[in-house]
Parts: sequence; structure tokens; C-alpha cells
Amino acid sequence: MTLKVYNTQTRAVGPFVPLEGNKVRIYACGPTIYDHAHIGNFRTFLFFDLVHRYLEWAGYEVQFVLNLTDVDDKTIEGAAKTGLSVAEFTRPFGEAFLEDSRTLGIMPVDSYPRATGFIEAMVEFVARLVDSGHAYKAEDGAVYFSIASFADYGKLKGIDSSDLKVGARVTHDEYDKEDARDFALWKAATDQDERAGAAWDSPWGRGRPGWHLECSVMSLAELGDTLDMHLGGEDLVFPHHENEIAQSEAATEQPFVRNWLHVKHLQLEGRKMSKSLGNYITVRELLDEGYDPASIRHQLISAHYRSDLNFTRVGLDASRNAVQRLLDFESRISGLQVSEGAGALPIPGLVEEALRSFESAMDQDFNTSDALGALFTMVTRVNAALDGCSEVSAADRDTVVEALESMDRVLGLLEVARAARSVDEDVVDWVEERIQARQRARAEGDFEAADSIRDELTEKGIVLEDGPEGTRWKVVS
RNA sequence: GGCGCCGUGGCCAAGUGGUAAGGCAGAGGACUGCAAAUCCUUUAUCCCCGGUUCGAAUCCGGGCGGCGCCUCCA
Repeated sequence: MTLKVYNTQTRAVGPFVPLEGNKVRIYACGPTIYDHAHIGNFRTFLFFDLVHRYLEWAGYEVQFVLNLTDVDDKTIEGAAKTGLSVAEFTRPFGEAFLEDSRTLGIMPVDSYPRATGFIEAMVEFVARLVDSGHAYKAEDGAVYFSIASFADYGKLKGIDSSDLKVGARVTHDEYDKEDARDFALWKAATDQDERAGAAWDSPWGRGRPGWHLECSVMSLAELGDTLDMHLGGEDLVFPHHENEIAQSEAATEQPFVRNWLHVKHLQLEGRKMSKSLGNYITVRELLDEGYDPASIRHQLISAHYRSDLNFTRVGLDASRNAVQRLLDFESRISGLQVSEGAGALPIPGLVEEALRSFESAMDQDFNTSDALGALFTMVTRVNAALDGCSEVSAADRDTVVEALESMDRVLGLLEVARAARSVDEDVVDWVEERIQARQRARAEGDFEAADSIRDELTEKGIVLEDGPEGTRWKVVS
């Protein structure tokens, strides 16, 4: 089995080969922390997580860096409005992002660099480009990257740089760029920048880093000249990542990124999510509406990352039920009576086939839809094999449990669902007590009383399931 | 205008040359004191037209429809 990934630069799916053995260096463009991340952002971050989890699952040694942009026009503007420094203004949003990430089961990554922590390295990087003739200081005090100095410009987006309409975007005369296509590496500080604590000394005077610069410098500092994967939302292809390539390769003279992966933007209830439409929604708002984190996670990974995905509340309901099926299955398996004398079941073959399909799906450019199909096929087939037999061998049961856990190490659905359904000990005791009371009533044939107890539990979100081995219960969202 | 994507059953969504995974919802049945869970059965020829091919949802052309990027938005 070989992992194949789609590379934006080649526009084709090809074998994934890390630069060095089975070590994988990944850099992902995280959020700009000027506001709460919305559900669309999390489609992207959840994909990052799938990549992270699957590579580790497949045996790679992964070093994963996710940046948080804390210096840019938006954070500075936000800081200015609130009278805070950029550091103070962005802190709560950074924390909220990490909290929402945990809620959705996104694994921690190895490093979360912020631009403010790398100013010195950025200044050095810009100096390097100026010294080598790839950048120049303009009269407006900014330092620009000279696109004319980088022959490969446009290779990511697949455009010929000479085709870029020179002057097409120069509607203001405020720039002193030599070429309209050039982009800022370092911007001269404004009064607003100074007030927000977003200005630093440099050989070119007080200023702050340009947005594109941040990722190049931080990835270089943390992961070296060449990355195995660079991930981001599709909007970043141009100009952000194109510019990163230009400045990075101009500076290091090494290939910057071996594989570019970009996630398609999410639609919300059939429309593009945008601030102007006012239709973006955050994870915490969905939780307030009563939706379950596992449902959100499921819907966001239910479509391939390069396909359209229309996020809807109707879909969330369907996802909740799909996740519930997995929980029910897990509960059934773990509650099985084990017996040495249990008859042979076709379980090993079913499970092996499921795992093979699962891996093959994920290998095909992280095809999560197909992978979910493999998982649910296993659920149905094992359920069918189990029907009619109340006992199973320990080996068969363990095989299923391990396969389920294994696939969930990548998908993270059960993991998140369990976390949201954990209950306190005293609640457990109370439920157990009620169930026993109901059993007594049933034994006496007093079904009215028994049903009344069951209704009482249902109201609390506890659903009962009577089986041959007694009554199981579960918490439903 | 430039570049690109998509259109699969009621809804969501895989499959990208050999006669359509999976999830949700619905219907019928089995099981159950009744439920729940589970199982079984059941619902598609893949937007339209033309072409290539022994054979296409899958390739090519045209049409209709939806969408994205080209603005420091993931």
C-alpha cells in the first residue's frame, strides 16, 4: 500500500515520498486569530488532523507545525479598536481556537508558532533576500520582493508570471513598487501598528512583517528548507503560497515544498459562507444549538476534502445518527459474552477486509468517504454475523474491538462522541438503580410501572436496550 | 474577462472504461411484554444531446444548471 496525494502544483495524484525516510515534515497554515474560527475554518483544520492521524497510523514519524497568525491587518485593526496590544487582543482567540480544536477531537500538533515569536528571524530572512537582489526597499519604507528576480513565479497556480496583468491592481498610487506584482515582505510601521505593539526595529526602519513572510520563516526555522507537505485552504493557493514559494526558494535555493494540499471551502446551508452574507457560524454556536461535536466532526469529514461540502443542520442530524450507530456497535461488541466454546464465525475475514479497504481508501488521497464506507460495511457484516449467537470467542471479539479502535484512531468519531457523553459516577449509580427497579417491575409483570421508569430515563437522555444478557443503557445527544 | 471544479436513488456521498460502496430517511418483515438495538427485504442506469469504444456514470464535443479562486477569507 502506498499513500497517494493530490499535489496542487502538479495538479495530479502521485505517490507520497518523504524527503527523508519515513519522517514527514508538515507545515499547515492555521487561523488568523482576530476572531473565533468558524465552521469553514474547521473543515480545513479537521482535514489537517486527518492527515496528521493517518500518517501516524500508517507508521510515519510526523513533525507537524501549525501556525497562528497574530500579526496582520486584521489583528492590528482589532487591537486598535479595543485599545489592546496585538498580543492581548489575539490571546483569547488563540485559546478559543485550541479549545474548539480539542472539542472536535483535533490532536495537538508539535508546535504552534506565532509571528511575534519570530521577528528576528524574519528580519534576517528579508536581509538575505535584499542582499541577494531578490528584494528592495521602496520609498514608502516597505521592503518588496521582486517577482522579476524569480523565474519560477506562478508555478503553483499554473500561471505564466508574464501573463499577470501588470498594473491591473494598481488603483492607488500609494505603492512605490517597481512592479505591480511585487509583494511586501516588510511593511513600514504606521501609528496604528505602534499603538498595537506590532512594530519592530529593522535595518529598514520600524515596521512589521508582511503576511506571506511569516509562514516561510517559521517553517524554515522549525522544519528546515524543504517541507514534505504544506497544507492550507484553497484560497491560499494564490497569492499566499505562490509568494511563499518565491521568497523561500529565492532565499534557500532549495525546493520549498514537495506536496501542496489545499482544502476546498465549505458551503453553509447552500451558500458560500462569508462575513458579508453574515452566514458564518462557529463551533461554539453549534454546540449552543445543541449539536454534538461528533456530529460536526462526522459531517465535516464525510466528503472528500477537495469536493464541495454543503454543511447543513439536516446533515448534522444524519451525522448524529450515523455516529450513534457506531456507538451502538461498540457497545454491543464490548458487552458480548466471551466463551471458549463459541462457534467459529467469519469475523477475522470480515475485519481483515475492512481494514484493507479502509487503508486503501485513505491511501487514495485521504478518501474519508470511502474509508467511512469500509467502516460501516464492517459494522453491518459483523452485526449480521453476531446475530443469533450470544457468545463469541475472545479472539473474535478482540479482533473487532481492535479494528474499531484502529480505524477510529484516524477518524476520531468514537473518541469525540464518548467524550461528549461521559457521565458522573453518581448518575451512573442512579441509572443502575432505576434499571433494577424496572427489572423488578417487569419480573412482576407490572409493565406499566416498568415503562414509566423507562420514560423517566428517556427524558434524561438515557435510552435502554433489553438484551439476552440484561439491559444496556446509553446516553444520547 | 482569466484559471478551475462540480451535477450519482427522498437527502448526504464514494466510484472515474466492464453492467452503481456507505450513511441518513422511508416501507414491509423477524426479534421484543411494548420499545430500543440488530438483522432480512425493498427504492438509481448516474443533468440533457451527440460522439469514441466490444463495452462509459467513468473518455471527447456541445448544451443546461450550480460553485470556487483571481480582493492579506481556511
